[in-house]
Amino acid sequence: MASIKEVAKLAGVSVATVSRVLNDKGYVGQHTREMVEQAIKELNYKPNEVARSLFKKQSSTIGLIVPDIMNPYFPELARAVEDTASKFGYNVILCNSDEDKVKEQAYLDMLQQNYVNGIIVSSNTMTAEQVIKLNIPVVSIDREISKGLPTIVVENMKGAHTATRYLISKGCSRIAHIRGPQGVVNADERCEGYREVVQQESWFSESYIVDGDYDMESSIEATLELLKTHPEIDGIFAANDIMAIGAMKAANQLGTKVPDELAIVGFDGIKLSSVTIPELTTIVQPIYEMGEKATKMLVSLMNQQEVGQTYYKFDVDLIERNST
Amino acid sequence: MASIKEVAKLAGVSVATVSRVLNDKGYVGQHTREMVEQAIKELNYKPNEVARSLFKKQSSTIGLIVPDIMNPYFPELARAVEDTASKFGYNVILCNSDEDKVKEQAYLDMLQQNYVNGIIVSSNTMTAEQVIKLNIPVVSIDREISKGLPTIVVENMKGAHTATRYLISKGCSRIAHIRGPQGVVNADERCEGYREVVQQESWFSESYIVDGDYDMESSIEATLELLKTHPEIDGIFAANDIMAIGAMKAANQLGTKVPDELAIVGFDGIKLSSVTIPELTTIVQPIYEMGEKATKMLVSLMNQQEVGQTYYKFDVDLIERNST
DNA sequence: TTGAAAGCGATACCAA
DNA sequence: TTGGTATCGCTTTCAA
Repeated sequence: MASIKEVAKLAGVSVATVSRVLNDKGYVGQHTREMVEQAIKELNYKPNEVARSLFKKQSSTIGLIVPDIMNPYFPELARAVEDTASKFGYNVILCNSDEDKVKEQAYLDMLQQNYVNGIIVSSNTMTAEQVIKLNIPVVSIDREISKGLPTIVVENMKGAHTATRYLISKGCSRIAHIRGPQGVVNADERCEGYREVVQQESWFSESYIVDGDYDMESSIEATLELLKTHPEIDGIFAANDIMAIGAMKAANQLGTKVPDELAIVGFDGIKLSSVTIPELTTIVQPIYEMGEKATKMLVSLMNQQEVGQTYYKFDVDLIERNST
Repeated sequence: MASIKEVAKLAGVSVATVSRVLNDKGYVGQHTREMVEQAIKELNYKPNEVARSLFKKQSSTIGLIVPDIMNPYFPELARAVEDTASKFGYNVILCNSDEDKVKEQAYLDMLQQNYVNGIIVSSNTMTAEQVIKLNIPVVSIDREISKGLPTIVVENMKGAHTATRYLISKGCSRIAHIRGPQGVVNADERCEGYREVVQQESWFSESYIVDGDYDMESSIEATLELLKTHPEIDGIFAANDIMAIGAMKAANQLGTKVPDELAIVGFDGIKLSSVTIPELTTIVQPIYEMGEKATKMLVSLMNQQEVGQTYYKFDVDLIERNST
């Protein structure tokens, strides 16, 4: 790879001048500029980003920390982030944290050492202190780290209300909830939303809420158990789509017909939800849009531009399909 | 962030000495070492990776170029690559090429300018020339760029044989194939494998092979059309899982029972395939393992170590589930 | 066993 | 309008 020096030599000018035409900054004579551009073309010169980064203390790279890219929620998010970052001239370093505090901190250190300009993170375990110490713009997505930090989330409560009320409107009279992990904010909120709707129903009991782990296995088990102890259940609101699919599988195992005998609603609106048979009714999050917004916000933050709002709560929509 | 200079000053030594203890290279007195380590701890010093990269002309980063991380095949691959890279101390920059030659070249340039140590790429459009010009180790995965370049692929033909023969063994007597895009090597191979098995069957006709685009939409349409013109079909081998699921949906639309009236086999073994109802019988690729192998191979290549084999053709397995 | 200094490849200030 | 040069933070030779 040719360096700026070689370009300068070939063009018969100083490196300072080459740098000026490169960055279109400062005065450069018309003729000189042409000479330089010619040399650049001739050598197929591309500026060395590492050297640039060292000087600028910025690497035109952002970090994306997700629990696990294999979790179907995140590929769409990652795609949105990468698309948007790319549009603004940034690269993205992908990090899978497994929600592990040690790994997370290691990734943060690594990103900092690599002069990333900013970080987008989805994590339950990260603390405000960790983030602030970095001294790098960070946008939190899907899960809120701390009030005051830039955050993109969705209307979890409202979505849960919608889902639950919808099941009622569909004629369900015994509605259970498979919740996400205790302590995970969005799981707690979705559960709370469900609870608010069914609380004063005469039939409601705490045993209508069962624990899942946001994955299919846990949900299948939970549903099997649930339907055994409460055969009267005719509606399930699962806290995410994977668990809703798990519930469908469990129902299928038991020979319970979906949606005729049991209606199921999920949450997230991942691509997967439209792939099942029957297709899943779900509360969709605008995942791509959220990733896009997070990245745009991060870019503004990185450029020290005025960023009006730093907290966005995106609306969610009920998509009615065949599981209800 | 503290720099090596500050550490040197605090420890009362030169930066050269600090560098020596950092890299555990060259002579350092026991006492001196302790002083330096103390200073490092005190300042919570972390070496600046960008400066290191500039000097070394290596950035301990690898690039991963995939068509689209939202395509369900790639999250697992990406996870494998990131896990393995991380284990060896490398970061991964994620690139979505959309199989677009212009984007691909732009990413290659970017990666080169960022001094990545190596690249893992899945692409149909990339040429050997592009790769060689980079002068950076590149491993191609899932799709072969050119003989001679490090490559990880699977037994596409064999998998197609297995799938087709299996359908026959299940009693299917009219087996169709929904193929992937023309010109894409693995699609061509899978189609060829199918053809070899059914070619001399008296019932076989070219119209049993229909074009799909490796996505669900195209497959639904293709299957609808197929089943209309050939209602006698009782088995379908789809060239990937997404299309197999599309076929299931089409069958469902037409009221055709899977697997009773129509058996369906997919290819790839993505996580999705075990989520459908009925679960999909498919030819599984060891995706994670392939990503791991690709990364390990790349690491060896980057370290200029002896790499015996640079071409791996992974075996595939039939997983029998409920769609057949 | 240690330190001084020359790079790595850019940018940007200050002079000319 | 241009060039010389210090600088970013590190590694590595060469001398001491």
